[in-house]
Formats: sequence, structure tokens, C-alpha cells
Amino acid sequence: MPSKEMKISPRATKKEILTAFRTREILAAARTVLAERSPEAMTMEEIAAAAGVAKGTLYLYFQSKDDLIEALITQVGENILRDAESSLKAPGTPADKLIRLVSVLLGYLNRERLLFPIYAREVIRGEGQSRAGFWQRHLEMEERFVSLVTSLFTEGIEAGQFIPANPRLLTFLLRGLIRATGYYQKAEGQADAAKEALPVILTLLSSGLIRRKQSPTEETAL
Amino acid sequence: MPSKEMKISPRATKKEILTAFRTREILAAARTVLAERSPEAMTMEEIAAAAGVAKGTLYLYFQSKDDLIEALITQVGENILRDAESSLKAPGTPADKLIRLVSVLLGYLNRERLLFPIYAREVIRGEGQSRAGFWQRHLEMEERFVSLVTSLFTEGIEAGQFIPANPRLLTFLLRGLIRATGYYQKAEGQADAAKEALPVILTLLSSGLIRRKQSPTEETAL
DNA sequence: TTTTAATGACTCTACGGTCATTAAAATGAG
DNA sequence: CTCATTTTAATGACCGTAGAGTCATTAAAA
Repeated sequence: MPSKEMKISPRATKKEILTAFRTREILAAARTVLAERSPEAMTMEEIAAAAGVAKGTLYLYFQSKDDLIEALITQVGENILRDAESSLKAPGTPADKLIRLVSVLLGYLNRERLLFPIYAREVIRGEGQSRAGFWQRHLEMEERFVSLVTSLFTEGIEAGQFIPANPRLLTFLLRGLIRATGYYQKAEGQADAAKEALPVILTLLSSGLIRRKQSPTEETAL
Repeated sequence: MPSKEMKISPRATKKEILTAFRTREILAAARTVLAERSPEAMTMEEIAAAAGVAKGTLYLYFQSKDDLIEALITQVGENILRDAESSLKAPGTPADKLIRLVSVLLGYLNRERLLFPIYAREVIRGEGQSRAGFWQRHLEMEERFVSLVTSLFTEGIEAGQFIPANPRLLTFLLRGLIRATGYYQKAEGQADAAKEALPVILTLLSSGLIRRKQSPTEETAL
């Protein structure tokens, strides 16, 4: 768990406010560093430099590097989850909700550069894995996300609005598309890949990539 | 470039054969380690242990850790590229080729556990990146792959068989689906995710996820 | 004057890489 | 074939370094 989950309550003391403020500043700095490096590759020295403080200062606000990264993952993850959740809560058919969800997630590519490096990094449960606590937290956030989207797919399949398939697999595939867009944006130096990818992904979801024509192959394949 | 690209030619000396054999043994061992760890996270000690030799021995066959990983990436990458290429060279419409390509790539999820950790790791060109040579090689292999698939999409779009869209973006999206399947397999502990995902992905490509019904929303969205 | 926050030089550890030592294999003279 | 000698391969103790984490000292605030 993150060492400081500072809600700035109205009755907070001056000290608490200051601490929360510094904590956030450090996390924001860490985010910019993490946008370019993997969690393992980024150093506390770099983070400190980005935040304009000395390395030791970081340890006044976080117990360890692991703790800091965990806080970061939690922060960003909660944001995404909140937005995803509310886009599914709003009224509409499952298809409507899916489209809203995709838009929201793609939106994060621009607002949160962090989304890409963190959430594009795939982590495996179980054996041989880095025991670092922040990956554990990362898996937790992922699982919450997957559950959420899976419930949408389940709903849509039951309503006959989506093709019948393992909803969990569908969730992974959908996330794959989002991540691919993020990677496209970074790797190709695109300014706003989300804008370009949104219509393509929506078309893909609603009618596929291959045009229905007099070519019989793809209709019968498997 | 890899220090030893040992083709075992008929006229090879005994020594060359032995060296090539050991080199391959080490690479194979490294592959099993890499299936569970990131390249940065795996240690030379681990690789040596997996290969049943001492750490120093590795340096008789490779100049450095970087060199070893680079050889590994090259080896696997060339395999994938060769198969992808031949699946595109065989006769058929672009749609046929696409379907073959997807089958081939999904096949790698079982044959090459390595595919996942290496090729799932997204690397960004340019600034702030690890300068490790093997990532450079990785980007090279990726670029060759992307070019290859992009040419297929270009062909298919010009033939009017695929929806009009940036073919490079489409390539990234397709790869995202493959990677997502790999991740699904590992994260969910599925035995043969490829088998399960193949029909879903093909349906997605040929007619989308959302069923064409009397729901107007998705048909007009964007 | 006291209390608190910030600092950065320092310690400790893990890992990449080296190399003197040792074991094994090749050679070849009798 | 066999044993002494040379050549080659393998080893793991050791070195250097990078980076996480500490803490005595200093600066600022109360």
C-alpha cells in the first residue's frame, strides 16, 4: 500500500497540506520520468532531479522506490478505472457503452503519457516474476479493469449484441488495440494517434477490416 | 551484430561445430530464462545456470550480455520474419494472406514462448531510451515486420478489399491483437490461447465484434 | 532557541565482466 | 597402446560500478 494516500481534507493541518503537496509534486515528476523509462530503469536520482529536490528528500515522502512507484500506479490506475466505470454506467446499449469506453481510453493516450509505459508493460502472474510490490499492485489494477470490461462484454453477448466469444478474451483483445494505438503514437511519433485510430477501431469493432464482398474465403474461414 | 552467427557448413572443422553447438545451447538456455524475465532483469548467472555452465563460459561464446541478447533477438526475429514472409508470398487474395498470417503468428505463441516477452515489450525510438544495443536490434526486426505487413495492407486497401485506413496503423493494431492473445495465454494460464483466439480474431477482422442488427448507433458512429 | 525539513556524501549490494588457475583434450614419441 | 607434454576449454573468485537507501550536518521555520 502507498505510504501516503493524502486526501487534503478541509480540516487538514498546515503540515499535512504541505506534505500532501510535496508528495504530489514528486509523483508528478516521477510520471514525466516514467513516460520515457521503465519503472526498473528509472532511478531515484532522476526522479529527484525532475522534482528539483535531493535524493534523500524522496525518502521523507516515500519509504522506498517500490513504494513510490506503487503510489504512482495506484494514482493513475484509479483515474482510469473511475473514468472507465462512469463511461459504462451511463445509459445506452452495450454497443454504445463499448464505443464510449474506447473513446475514453484512447483519450488517455494524450492526457496521460504515463498510461503507455506502465499499462503497456505486460506482467505475468505467478512464477519467475519480479517480486517487486508495484507489479503486484499493477496486476491488481489490471484485474479490476479486466473485470469491469468483461462484464460489459458478458452483458452484450447475452443481449445478442456482440458475437459469442469468451468475454475475457475479448477484453484482452480490446486492450490490445488500445495499447497498440499508444505504441503507434510513440513509436511513429504521431501527434494524436487516438484521433486517427478511433474511427478505425470503431469500424473494426462494428464491421471488421475485410469488406464484405463476393470473396467467399473469409466468410467461411473457420 | 551477433558475435557468432554460426552456420554449420559441411566443411566446418570439429572445433567450429563444437563452438556452434555450445553457442546454440547457451541461446536455448537463455530463451527459457527470457520467457520469464525481461532482458534487463535476467542475469548472466541465471543463464549460465540454465545452460549448466559457469558464468565465465558465457564470455567464451559472447562478448557481452548485450551481445548474447542481441543474438537471441536476431535468431527468433529471423524465424518469425521468414515464416511471415512465406505466408504472404503464397498465392491468394490479400484477405487470404491476412488470415494465413494471423494463423502463423498465433502459432508462435505455442512454439516460441519467447515471442511473448521479447516481442510484447514495446520499445520507443529516439530519446530517453535505453541505449542497449539489443533494443536497437529489436527495433530493426520490428521495423522489418511492420514494413512487411504494411505492404499487405496497402495491397489490400488498393484492391478495395480492406477498409481504407493508414496501413501502418492497421499493422500496429493487428500486432496488438496478436500480442494481446499472448498475454491472455500467459496471464490467464490458458493452455492454447491461439486456438481459442484465432476464430475470434478472424471474425473480428472479417465482420467485426458488434453484430449488424437494427441498432443504428454503431453503424453511424463516426 | 528549538524544531523540522532538506541535503548529498556515504554505505551496501547486486550484477556485468575479467583472468589466473585448473581440468580436459589433443598430440606424438617410443 | 601409453604416458608425457602441449594446447584448449571451463571455472569461479575477484573487481568495478551503478544505484538504492542512510544519516550526520545544515538551513529554514517556528
